[in-house]
Amino acid sequence: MLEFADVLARATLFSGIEASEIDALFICLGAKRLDLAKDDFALRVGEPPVNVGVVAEGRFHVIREDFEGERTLIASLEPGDHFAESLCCAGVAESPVSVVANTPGVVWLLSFRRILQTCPHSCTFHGKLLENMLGVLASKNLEMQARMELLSQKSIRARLMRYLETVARKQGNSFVIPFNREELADYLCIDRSALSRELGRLKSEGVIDFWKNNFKLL
Amino acid sequence: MLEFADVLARATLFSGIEASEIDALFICLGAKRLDLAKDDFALRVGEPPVNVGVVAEGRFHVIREDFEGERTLIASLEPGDHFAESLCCAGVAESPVSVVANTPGVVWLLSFRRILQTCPHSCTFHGKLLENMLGVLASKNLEMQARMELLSQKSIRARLMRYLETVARKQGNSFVIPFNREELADYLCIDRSALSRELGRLKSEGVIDFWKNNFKLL
DNA sequence: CAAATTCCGTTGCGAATGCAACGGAACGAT
DNA sequence: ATCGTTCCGTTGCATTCGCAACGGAATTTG
Repeated sequence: MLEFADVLARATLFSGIEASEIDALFICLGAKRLDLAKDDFALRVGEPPVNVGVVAEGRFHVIREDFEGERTLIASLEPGDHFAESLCCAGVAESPVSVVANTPGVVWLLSFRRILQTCPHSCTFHGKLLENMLGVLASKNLEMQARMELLSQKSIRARLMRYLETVARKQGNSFVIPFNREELADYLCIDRSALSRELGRLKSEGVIDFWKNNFKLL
Repeated sequence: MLEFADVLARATLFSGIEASEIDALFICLGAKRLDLAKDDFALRVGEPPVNVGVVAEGRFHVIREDFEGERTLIASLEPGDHFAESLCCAGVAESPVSVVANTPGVVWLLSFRRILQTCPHSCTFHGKLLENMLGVLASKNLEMQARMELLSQKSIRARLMRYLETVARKQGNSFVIPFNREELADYLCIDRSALSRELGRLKSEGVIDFWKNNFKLL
């Protein structure tokens, strides 16, 4: 069995596929293994994205080289995460981002062409992989949609309430949020102290109550 | 040939498929036609999204019913546009949005199950449809990614410059934007007058120049 | 136990921003 | 020509917000 099969089988891209089947799938797809040292590139700006990447080991950063060469961190990838799938599927000619190893690591590259092609051996995983790919893209889509509705609010209060209501809708009126204050401020794209201020106001107005990460809508 | 085949063939979901082939594709997928009057629903909140919808005629609104029943317009759909594809692909159980006819119109519903299934007649369109679906989701993905990077900027100036640089990167340092002032302000989620103010500042500082919708980075 | 670190609320202040209102220019319809 | 409409710049004002700094409580480290 493949060295990282158990890790990879837990990737959402391979959900419904057994660790023991990953091997055959990778052969079918002609997957290539990439062993990288820290600061090596798994994908460079400007390259045509022809492969979907899957992280097997290590931590990788998706970065954008800004106008004056400044680097912006867009995402941090862990084993089981993937990259470049949107770029491949959208048929982008030149990658607008780089993927660079933050630690030594291993990634597998799956040829997007071969993912699309009906498998000559008509292996069952292949259809599942396509289905998963759709699922991955669509889920990210919905997540970003929700976040955008957040960020399109102009006031801190509106952003905050929208966020809290979203969580409340899933977990009920008493819930625990997965962020500390600083992370929440980052997520809402606002200043931490301004967040604290608004939280205090909302509590004093009796709109919400909270203690640490436990919140309640009133 | 199908009544709206020419319109549908121009939909991105069917790119690479001829108008004359849409007929066969729809039969293969068991597509259902829906003739709707104004204010009729093509999809209701809470329903399980099992179909991908394609607008053939009329104008439709994607709306979210807010906490107190307030309606938020999320998108406006024209012939060739589609809806619910993200929900289907992500396997969402209950639709968080409704799609309602703003004028009398016609939509076609394509069973997501049958889109996924390998076609028993192994028709060539089927694979192309899947590929297009991936493309549609991925493109929307990248678009939202870009917009999110915009909205995560805190100052108006930063948002504006980021937007202008993005357009400039595609069209060169002199370019025409597809928005008037009010639309641009909406896109950037800022106040129109504040946008004008900042535009004026940037011009007086010699950073940019503009006349109506023609802009230039200096 | 002491010291260091993290997390979070608080506050003062200046700058940025939203809001409302106005006026002018361009355009179109009657 | 006149009126109405749309688009856009301008401005005054109140408010919000980001920023920097501080301190306390809790937790971790040595």
